[in-house]
Amino acid sequence: MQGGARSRTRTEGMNAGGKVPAGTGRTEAAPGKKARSLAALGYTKPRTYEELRAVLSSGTVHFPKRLRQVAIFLWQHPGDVALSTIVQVAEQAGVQPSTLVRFAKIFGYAGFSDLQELFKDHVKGSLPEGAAREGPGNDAAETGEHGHFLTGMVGASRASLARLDGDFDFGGFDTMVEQLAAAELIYVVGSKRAFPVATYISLTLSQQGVRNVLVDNVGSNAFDQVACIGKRDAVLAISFSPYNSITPDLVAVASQRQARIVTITDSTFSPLVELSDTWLEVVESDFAGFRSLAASLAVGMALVHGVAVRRSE
Amino acid sequence: MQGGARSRTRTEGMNAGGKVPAGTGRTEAAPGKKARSLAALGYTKPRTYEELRAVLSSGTVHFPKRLRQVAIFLWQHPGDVALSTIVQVAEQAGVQPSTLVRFAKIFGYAGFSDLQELFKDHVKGSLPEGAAREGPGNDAAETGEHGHFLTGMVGASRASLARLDGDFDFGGFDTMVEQLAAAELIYVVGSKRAFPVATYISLTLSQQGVRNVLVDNVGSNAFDQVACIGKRDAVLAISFSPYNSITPDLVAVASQRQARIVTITDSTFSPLVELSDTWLEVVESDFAGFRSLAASLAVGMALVHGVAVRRSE
DNA sequence: GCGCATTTCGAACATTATTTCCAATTTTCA
DNA sequence: TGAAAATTGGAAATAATGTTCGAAATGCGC
Repeated sequence: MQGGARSRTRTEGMNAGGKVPAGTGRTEAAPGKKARSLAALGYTKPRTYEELRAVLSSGTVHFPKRLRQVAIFLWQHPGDVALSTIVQVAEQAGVQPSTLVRFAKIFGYAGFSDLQELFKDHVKGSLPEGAAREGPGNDAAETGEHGHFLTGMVGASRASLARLDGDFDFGGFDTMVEQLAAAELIYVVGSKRAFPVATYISLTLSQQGVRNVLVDNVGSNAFDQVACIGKRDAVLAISFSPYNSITPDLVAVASQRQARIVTITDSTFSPLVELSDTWLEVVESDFAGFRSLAASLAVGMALVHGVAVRRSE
Repeated sequence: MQGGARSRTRTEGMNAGGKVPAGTGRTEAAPGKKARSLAALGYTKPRTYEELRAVLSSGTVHFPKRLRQVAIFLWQHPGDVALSTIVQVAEQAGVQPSTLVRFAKIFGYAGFSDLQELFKDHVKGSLPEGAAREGPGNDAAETGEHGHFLTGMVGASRASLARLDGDFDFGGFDTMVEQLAAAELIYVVGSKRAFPVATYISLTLSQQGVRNVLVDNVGSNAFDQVACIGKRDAVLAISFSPYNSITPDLVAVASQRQARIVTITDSTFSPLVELSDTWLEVVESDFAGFRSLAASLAVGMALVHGVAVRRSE
C-alpha cells in the first residue's frame, strides 16, 4: 500500500552507524560485527509479518531471558505493537525500550520503528478498508511503470468490491428496490465521476423495459427536467465526494416536489443523505488519485436487476 | 443518529451500516472559550469511536470545506488514522496537519493525538489479537435474493479484473499510450455499454489537463464532429459486441481522414480492429446478462494515467 | 570464588511528530 | 462592491518518541 512514500521517510538517514562523529575512523560498513545478528546465523531480515512469525515460531533461535520475553510479547500482541509507542510496548512486555531496539537490530532492522512498520502493515491489511493507494512521489515513467499502474488500478477495483462483501446494507437495498419499482418514472441523476454510473444504470434500465430519464444536463435543462417530476416518481441519485456538483441542487428540487429520493453515495456527509428516503453507502478505493467505479456499478446493476424482477412480479 | 432530524415522514429505513448507538453522556464544562467548540453548541467530546461516528453522521454539524474533507476521511479510513502519523494522514486526506489539529480541537480534544487514541482503541478492539488468521470466507447467508445477484455481479467484476492479470498486451498498451500522447487532440468515442467508459475516460483526461472531445452524439452531430478530425489527432474508440452501434461508422470516417485510431474492444471480430492502428482486447464477464465494466474502466484509467505521464515529460 | 563474556539498564542525545501562531486567502454579509 | 469574519496554509516552536552508549548486573566456565 503506501509503502513507497511511508517507508522512505522512516528509513532514510536512520542508519545507526552514520551518527558516529567523523574522526573515529570506525568501519561502520560491516553489518553485524559486534552485535550478534541473525544474518550471521544464515537468516535474512523478514520482510513481512508472516515471515517474522515463521522465524519466531521456528524455535531455532534461542534468546536470553529479556529478548525471549520480547519475542513472546510480539507473538501474542501484534496489535498492541502496531498501535503503541516503544515505551508502551516495553512497559507491557516488562522490558526496557532499548531492549526492543536491540531485538529489532538482531533481526537486521534499523530500529524498533522499522520493525513496527511490519506490524502496522499487517494490521492495516487485516482491516476491512485495506485499500490500494500510492503516494504522489513516484511518477517517474518507465516502460513497465504503466503496467504497474494497471495493476494498482485493478487492486483498487478489487478493494472496492471486497468492501461490498463486508458490511453492505441489504435491508436498505431491498427498500430501495421497492421504492424504485413502485415509481411511475425513474429519474437517474449523477454528475462528474458519478455520471458513468448514471449512464450505465439508465441504459440497463431501458434494456430491461423500465422507463427512465437520464438527467444529463445537456442543454442545461436539467433543472427544468426535474421541475416536472411528480409525486409518484422517483429519483435515483449517485454522488461522490467532493460533493460540489449540481446533483444535490437537482435532488433538492425533486425533494420539494415530493418525489421519492434514493441515493448511492460514499459517506454520511453527502448532502444527499438528508434529502433521501433511502441511501446506500458505497466507498470506492483509488489508486494514485484515480478512483474505481467497480463497486458502484455492481450495486447499480443489482438495483436495476432488482427493479426489473420486482416489476415483472 | 439521524434521530435529531426533523420529523419528516421520510426518515425511516435510512442509514447504511445500521451501526452506532449514540450515547453521549453528560455535559462537560467547556474548556476553550476562544475556538468555536462543539461544547459551546451543547455537545460534549465523544469518548469512544462509536460516539464520534455518531456525531459525525448526525449531520447536525456543518463544516467548511477542508474540515469536511477531514471528517470524510476519518469516516472512510479509520484504520489509516489509527496507524499513521498526523503528517501521513494529512497527506492522504489532502489537507494540512494543522487542519487535523483544528478539527480535533473543535470536538474538544487536546489535539490530534488525543483524537487518534479513539481510533487506536477502536482498531485494537476490533482485532482478533494473538492470531493472524486470515479468513476471507465471509459467506453470511443473510443476503437474500437480491444480495445473491449483487454477489454474482461482484463475481463477474472480479472475473473481468482477473483476466487482466493473465494475458494482457502490455506492448500494445504502451504503443497506445505513445500514440495518444502524441496526438494533438483526442476524440473519445463509445456508445451504449461503452459510453460509461468513454465518459469516465473523457472526464479523467480533462482532469489531467489533456484536451479531448467526447463524441456523445448529442444533437446527432457526432458525424460532423468527426468530420473535422485532423491527421495529427487521435481517436480512442471503445466498443463491445454486439457491434451494432454507430461507433464503427464514426471510426471509419476518422480513419479516412487519416487520424490515428486506437481501440479497446472485446474480440478480434470487432469491426474496429481492422481500422485501428493499435487495439487492446478486454473481455468483460457478465452475470445474468448484466455485463461488468470493471476491466475496461481499469484499462481506461491506466491509459489516461499513461498519457498524462507521457505528456508531462 | 574469580574472571570473562554477555546481557541489561537507564540517562543523554538525536530525530521525528505535534502543536501553535500568524499571514494570506476566501467567504459572508451589509 | 467593500469591509469584517471565518477559514486555511505554512513554518517556527514545542513536545514526544526513538536510539545510542557506557556502566552495572548477571550468568558461565574454570
